[in-house]
Amino acid sequence: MVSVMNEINHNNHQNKGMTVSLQDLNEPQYQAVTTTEGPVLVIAGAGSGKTRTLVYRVAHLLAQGVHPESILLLTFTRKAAQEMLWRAGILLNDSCKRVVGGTFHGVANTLLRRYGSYLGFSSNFTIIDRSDAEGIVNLLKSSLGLGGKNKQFPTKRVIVNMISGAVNKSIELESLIHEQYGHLSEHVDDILSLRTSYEEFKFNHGLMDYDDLLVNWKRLLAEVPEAREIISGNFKYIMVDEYQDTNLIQADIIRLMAYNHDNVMVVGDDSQSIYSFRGADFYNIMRFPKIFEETTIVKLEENYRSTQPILSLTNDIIRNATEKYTKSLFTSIEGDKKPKVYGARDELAEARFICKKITEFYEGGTEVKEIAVLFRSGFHSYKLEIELASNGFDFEKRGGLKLTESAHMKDVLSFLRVLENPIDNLSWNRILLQLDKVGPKTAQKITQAIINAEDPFQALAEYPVGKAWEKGLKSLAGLFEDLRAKELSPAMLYEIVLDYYQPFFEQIYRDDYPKRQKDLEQLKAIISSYEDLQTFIDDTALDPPETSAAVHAAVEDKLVLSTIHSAKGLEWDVVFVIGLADGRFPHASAELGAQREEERRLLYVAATRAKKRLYLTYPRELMTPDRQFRRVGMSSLLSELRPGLFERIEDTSQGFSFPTTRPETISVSTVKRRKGKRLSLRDFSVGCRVDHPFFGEGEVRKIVQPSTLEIAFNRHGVKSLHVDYAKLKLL
DNA sequence: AAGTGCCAAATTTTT
DNA sequence: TTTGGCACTT
Repeated sequence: MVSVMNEINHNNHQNKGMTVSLQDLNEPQYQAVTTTEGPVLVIAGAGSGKTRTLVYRVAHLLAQGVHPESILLLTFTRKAAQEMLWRAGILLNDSCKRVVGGTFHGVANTLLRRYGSYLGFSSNFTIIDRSDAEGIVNLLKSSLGLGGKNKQFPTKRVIVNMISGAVNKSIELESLIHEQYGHLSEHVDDILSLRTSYEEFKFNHGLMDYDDLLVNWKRLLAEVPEAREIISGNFKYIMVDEYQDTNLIQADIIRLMAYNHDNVMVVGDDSQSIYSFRGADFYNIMRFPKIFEETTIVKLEENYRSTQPILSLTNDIIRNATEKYTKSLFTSIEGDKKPKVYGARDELAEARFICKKITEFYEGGTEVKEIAVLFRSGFHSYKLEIELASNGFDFEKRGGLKLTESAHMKDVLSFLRVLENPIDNLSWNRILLQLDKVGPKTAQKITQAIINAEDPFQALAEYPVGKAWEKGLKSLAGLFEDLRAKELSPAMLYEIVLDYYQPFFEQIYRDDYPKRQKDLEQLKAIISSYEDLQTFIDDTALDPPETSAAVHAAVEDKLVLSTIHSAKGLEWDVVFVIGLADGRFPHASAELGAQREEERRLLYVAATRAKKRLYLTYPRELMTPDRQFRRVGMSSLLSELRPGLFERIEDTSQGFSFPTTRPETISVSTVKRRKGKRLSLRDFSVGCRVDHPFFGEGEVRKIVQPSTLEIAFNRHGVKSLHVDYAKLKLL
């Protein structure tokens, strides 16, 4: 079973101790939770100790003599599972260590490896992530003659979103397209056939995506009575944290897992449902009492986290929700500091404000790890990151790219993946493309030969070589001979792979391979703790290790920068929510209806992370992707709030002369460009004539700081061009 | 067929 | 900052 137990002891330092004793079980609000028989639904607000009720329930069950291995704790993220069981460990000493816990996907993986043969598939599947899925779709797009010049056709990312969305919401892809992607209706047939090819591709190559894990888990329970008996018989008590984040399939799975005992306890808060893009549906909470008759509903309304002024504001955020089923939270925590709202002139001013405040808090005695900066999207913090770094602040960024999503990591993992699953087309392709003189065409041909052969590795060794790449293919075949020669530990295998890969690595990433080398070494450390290669591969797919910088940071007292999604379930003394500007938050394509409601809940989640102090900030001017500046207003989510609930801070960073000379961040690429006879903005003036290699002659109409020119071309109209990129000549 | 260099466009959130 | 497409060279 997914064993998070082993990791718990190593992670102690990360947790702030929750000191509880068994006597706490007698607190009235937990009585119902711990002593009720049958299904229990706990609806509770932010900071009310939801997870704690789960731990208490486990404690109670164990005290009653329930066998720990018959308790299954399902949580959303692996981190949450670790934290929960660690807490249980404090309460229960060692007996909890045999409680089974993990994520839905992790448990699905284990069960499918063990019982997948009931459904008629091999247990040798490889789990693919989003970018793999996008890769497959891209491949199929061109082979089906879609996309390309047809700019109207949706991108691979949109297609993967659609396919996955249809699965998660349990509706037909076709109706989903009409409902949510109306403008793509004319492509319905193409998209459907693309989906069919995608399913075939995965099936033929032993690949399974995240959705498949859940779908097949459900099928196993629903369609194979024998498997259902065994599996649900094993787990007599099922508990789910963050229930508002489950989708319909997961709700069905829970129903089936408990089909003969109904011992289910779920905990959730409908106001914190922020994963609907992945099919999560907070109606699951409302439906729960209907699915499980005789459900006991427990509401927890006391907040143990935040001060009253913060709570008043967060209550007001959710007050405006069009649909809510909630409770009004109260607290007895003292505090009189109202949340602050700050409108900065631009992103730089916003970043400087944050730096200044952090310094103040630090000097006032707040630990840096008790401060967090939260934002809607990963890239919203770029400016702040630069500013923090130049002021000498250390920080840890959460969310964004995972270690195993980087190209060099995928490269090395591919070798290990084909060892376990020799028909993994994607990985073979990746490996072969590294060879000199082998491109997409050749790689695809060789891959086909390999995966259709009886003995794939022999087929590789015997493949009729072309002169140009004979040497490369032979040495590759030699590598696999070494890898398969005898039983080797994952760590040994990895050593051999690295040895082979190193020269390719230095060639492919010659610009920055020293930086990437650290990642390869980090993986070495991780892999050496595994005895079994398959487990290692599964774990890296389901729970990618963090980048070396983040691992390093976790040990130290560091400021946290995080997307709101990754901050869920955590809390800090001081929280800054940045980028609360129109078009950013709510996200530009989510300004209406249900999507906007989700953005509101997202802000609610962000604001409720704060224990003592809360700052909400926004820039009045943003740089758009094409390097233009655009004035923006305060987020509509903020302007809806009752003014008395927060204080405004005036922008004091104003007041210097025009024209502004901004401190410029000089990247390697700009330095390179400067070396040439590249012109800079001050070489131009309004009205001067220029020549562009493609657009021809034109006249400068406007100069937009820091580096954009608006030029009216004789034949191509008005264009905005970046002075560093456009090859302009002065006439 | 494969590799290289250049330009312009895009950039949600995650198991 | 990264990526995809295109035109050009090997």
